[in-house]
Amino acid sequence: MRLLIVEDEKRLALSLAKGLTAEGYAVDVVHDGREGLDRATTEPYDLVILDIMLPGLNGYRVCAALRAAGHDVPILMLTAKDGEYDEAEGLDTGADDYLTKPFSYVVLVARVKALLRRRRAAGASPVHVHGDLKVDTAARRVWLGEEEAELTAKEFSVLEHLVLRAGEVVSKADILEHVWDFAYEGDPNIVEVYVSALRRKLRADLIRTVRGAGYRLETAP
Amino acid sequence: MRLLIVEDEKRLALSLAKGLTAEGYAVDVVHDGREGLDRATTEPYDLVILDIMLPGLNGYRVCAALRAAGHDVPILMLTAKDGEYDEAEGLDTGADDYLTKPFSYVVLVARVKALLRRRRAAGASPVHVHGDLKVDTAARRVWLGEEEAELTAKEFSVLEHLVLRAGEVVSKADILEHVWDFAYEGDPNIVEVYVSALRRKLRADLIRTVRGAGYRLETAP
DNA sequence: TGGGTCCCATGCGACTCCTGATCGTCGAGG
DNA sequence: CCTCGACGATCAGGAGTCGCATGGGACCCA
Repeated sequence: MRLLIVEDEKRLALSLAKGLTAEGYAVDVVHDGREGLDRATTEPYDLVILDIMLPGLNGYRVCAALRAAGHDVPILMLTAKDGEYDEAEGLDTGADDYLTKPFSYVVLVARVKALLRRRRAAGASPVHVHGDLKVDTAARRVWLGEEEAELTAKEFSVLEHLVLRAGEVVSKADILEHVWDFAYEGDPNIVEVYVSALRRKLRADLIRTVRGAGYRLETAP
Repeated sequence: MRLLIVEDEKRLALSLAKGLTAEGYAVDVVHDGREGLDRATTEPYDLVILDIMLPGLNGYRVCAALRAAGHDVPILMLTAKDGEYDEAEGLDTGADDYLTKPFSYVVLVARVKALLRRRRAAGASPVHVHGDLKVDTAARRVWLGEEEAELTAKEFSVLEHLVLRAGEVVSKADILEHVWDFAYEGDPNIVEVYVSALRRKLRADLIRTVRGAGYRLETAP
């Protein structure tokens, strides 16, 4: 599951990102409305957390623009203080839920989970397909063609992270940050070890090495 | 199935909790409106029983706030005496049903079941079939092939949660969260114990362990 | 008081994960 | 075109974690 946080308060944004990453989500953060809109329209997010008070373009506008462009990604609005949020306007522009600051972290996580759950109940499938590779993130199962591959938890997490960014180059540092603990201080070699295992269990040419930069999951066959 | 009771009369709240627990629900109780709202927004309840006369925040307000935040959990209102309840207002704020005190316990249980059933009717049937496993969540009965299995309340609740998300990996934390009540702070080993019991009473390969992630109820092959 | 459910504790067994070392490969610059 | 250095791939083994089974105690209801 991939989340986008659009929030200009950097401390808050960072702490949310940290926590949600620990929950197992792939999290991107941007700090202004314009960039938020760009990212949300170009990348496949499962949920957007959107502050209302933003430089560039405010949250309502971002939300409305997204809906106008036909994106139905769930949107969770954040409001700076009680009363600022105009509920009618929020619902009009197409937000799915909102939270009033200050809120506790557990509340946020609960809302995020609830929205994703609601989405899933509506029939959205968490299955990613690239060529003959099929990854079901909810079932934690992987197929290569007809055959199912048996992956360990870590192997699956690494693959999931690559799949969520299929076609992009993902650095080892990025993989370490998302799959391992934030404060992990180990050898980046560990990533190589897992990529190696994935190539062995799946197919060698599925994950391309980009020397000096990282890895890229091949999309087109 | 997890229920929240928001009721300041402690004797009543306690007796309802006791009865509903015996029915196999995981029940949490809070005594004022503010905390009720907090809980209902942060924990994944399947139904909320909400008194109108409450300290802190009255029932209408709690209900309206829940709906405004996008939560569609079924809500059963309790009114202190005939005439106090303004049906129009109750329905406006988004309650699904109401009961006028005094009411009998069996009536309450019937309404609770009806609401949960209605919820299901909107989507899935109360009977789930996966291979030769048949689970009737309304009657709380389980068959394996022709033979009915005798499960305890907790065993059934665990199975029910797995069945509702058949094919997906469900973490132990998630099972704990949904099957046990808020006050429970036990270790995840208890989930292992119940899964073990289910495998023994049903069939070992029905619930698959996904090491490091959780359990998955196997769907059709 | 007795049967049953529920929860906890312990020990064992199996698997996963990481470390460190060695080997292989790429590419820049001479 | 060759050499060298840096980066990446692979392998094996031990430590640690995770999951399972089992037995016993607390509690509840008949």
